[in-house]
Amino acid sequence: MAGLPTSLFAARSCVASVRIWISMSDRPAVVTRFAPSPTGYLHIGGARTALFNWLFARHTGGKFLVRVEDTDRERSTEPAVAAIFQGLDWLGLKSDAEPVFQFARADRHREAVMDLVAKGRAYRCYMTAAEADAEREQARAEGRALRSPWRDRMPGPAQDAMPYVIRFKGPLDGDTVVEDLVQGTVRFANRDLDDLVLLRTDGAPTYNLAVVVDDHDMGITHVIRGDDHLNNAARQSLIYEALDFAKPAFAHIPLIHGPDGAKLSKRHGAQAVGDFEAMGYLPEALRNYLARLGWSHGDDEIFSDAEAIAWFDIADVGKGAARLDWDKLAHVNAHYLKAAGSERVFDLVVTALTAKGQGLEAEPAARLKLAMPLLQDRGKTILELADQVQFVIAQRPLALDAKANALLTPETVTRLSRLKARLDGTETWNAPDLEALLKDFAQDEGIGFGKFGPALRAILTAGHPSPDLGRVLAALGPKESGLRMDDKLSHSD
RNA sequence: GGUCCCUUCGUCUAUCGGUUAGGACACCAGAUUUUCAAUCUGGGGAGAGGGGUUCGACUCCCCUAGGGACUACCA
Repeated sequence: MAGLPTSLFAARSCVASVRIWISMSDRPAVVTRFAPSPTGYLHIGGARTALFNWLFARHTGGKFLVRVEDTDRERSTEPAVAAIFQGLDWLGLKSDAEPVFQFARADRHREAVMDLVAKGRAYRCYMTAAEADAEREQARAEGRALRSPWRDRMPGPAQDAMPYVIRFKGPLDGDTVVEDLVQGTVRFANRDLDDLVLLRTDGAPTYNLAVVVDDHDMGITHVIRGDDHLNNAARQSLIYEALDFAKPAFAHIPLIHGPDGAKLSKRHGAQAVGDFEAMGYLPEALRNYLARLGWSHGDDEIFSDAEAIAWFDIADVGKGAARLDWDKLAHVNAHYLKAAGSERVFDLVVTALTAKGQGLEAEPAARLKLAMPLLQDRGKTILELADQVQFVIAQRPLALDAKANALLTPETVTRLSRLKARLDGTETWNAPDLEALLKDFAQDEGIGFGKFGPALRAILTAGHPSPDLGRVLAALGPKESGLRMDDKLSHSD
C-alpha cells in the first residue's frame, strides 16, 4: 500500500550504476555515501551526516554517493524519497552518481545470504515469533545475546512447510573490534552480538545485511554516519568478515540534539530541512552552521564552501553530541543574507510574502527590487526581511494612527514642506547624500533630528519598521517619497 | 537489565602534559541615536564529582554521576 511505484526503482539503472563503480579501474581512493531511509523528511541531523560525507569526499577528491534504504516496504514512501532528494538538492549536496535504491538490489542481497549459508555462516531458523521472544528473554536473563536453537539443528521433514528466516551465525566467543575514525577503538564481546536476521520470512533482506553488501558493491571506502549505528558496526563487521569483504573505514559522528539536550524532535521547532528553508534560512548558511556543529577548524566560524572543503577532516570531528542553537544559526544566516545577491534575496522575500498571502503588484514589487540592497542587512532570516520590507511595499495613501497624526503639528508640517522643497531639488538620490541633506537641514533649521525625524518617519513608513531616514528615502525613491509627503503635507494645513 | 558511546563558559568549540584555559553565538554595561535593528568598546561566564599516574593534568588511567545509542523479521 505504501509501496513505491516501480518506476522509481528501475532495477536496471540502479544495479548498473553500482557495477560502473566496480569496474572502473580509476575508481577514486575515497567513496562516501549518504544512506537515508525514506520514511519521512530529510532530518536536519541526516543533512549534517550528508554534509560531512560530501565534505570528506570533496576534500579527498573522492566521490559522494546517495543510496536510499528502502528495504522496509511498509514504511518507505515515495513522497519521502522526493522530500529527501529535494532537501539534498536545496542544500547543494548532489550525488556524484545516480542514486542507488536498495530494494532494487534484493536479489544480490539474497545471493550474498546464500553464500553465507553455503559457508556455514548463516542458518535457517524456524522459531515462531513467540518462541523467539521466549528465547530472547532467556538469553537476556543469562546475560548473553539471542541465539536460535536452529543454529546447530538440521531441519527435518516437519519443517518442510514451515516458514523460516535466515539468521547470521555469529561467533560465541572472542571480540569484535571496530576501529572508528571518530570514536577510536571500540571493542565488543561476540557473546553480546545476537544472531541477527539476514533474510525475513518473505525472503526480504534486512538492513544490516543490505548495508554491508551495498557498501561493498558500491566501493564505499568510508562509512560516515550517525553514532546510533556504532553498535551495528560490530554486527556488520562480522558480516563483512564472513562474506570475505574488505571493511571500509568507519566514522560514527555524534547526533544533533535539541536546545534542551534531548533528542531532536518536532517540539524543538524544526526537524526537516524543508522547515529551515520555509523559515527563511539560506542553504549556504545552513551548510556553514551545520559543518561547524561537531566539527571545527581552530577559531574559524564563518567560512566558504571552498574553505570547508579544504579544511575538513574526520579527525577534527568532535565526539560529543551537539545541540542546535537557533541564535547562532540566525547569526550565521544574517551574515550570508548580507552577502547574497540582491535579486536572489528579492526573489526569496517575494516568495515568502506570497506564502504569507501577500502577493505583490508590479509597482511595489519594482520599488522593492530597487530597494533590496539597502534592506537586506535588516533581518536574520528571509521571514524577518519580509517584515522589514513592509514600509516599502505599503500602498498610498498610508494610514497614520492617532499617535502619528499627533506628530503632524502645523509647525512640523511647514517645516517638512521646506524639507520637501529641498528634496525636490536633489540630484543625487542615494542614502548617504540624503542622510547628509537631512543633517544639513536640521542644522539650517537650528533644530535636532528629534524635532522632525519622527514625523517624517511616520509620513514615509506609517509606523512600519524602517532603517535610517536617509535609507528610507533612498529605498522609497524620489517619486514615492514625494508622493507620500504630499499626501500628508498638503491637506493638514 | 545488558552492551557501547559521550561529558571544557548558557550554547558551539580551541587546547593534542606546562596557557592569566582562547574564539564565536547568547547575555550584561557603555558609546552611537531619527523608530527598530545594526555597529563599536568593555564585562561576567567553563574543565561533572572523586581517586590515581606525573615534577606538573582539562589533557593519561580507574570509579561514580549525568546524558545518549543499540539490544526488531525498523533503518
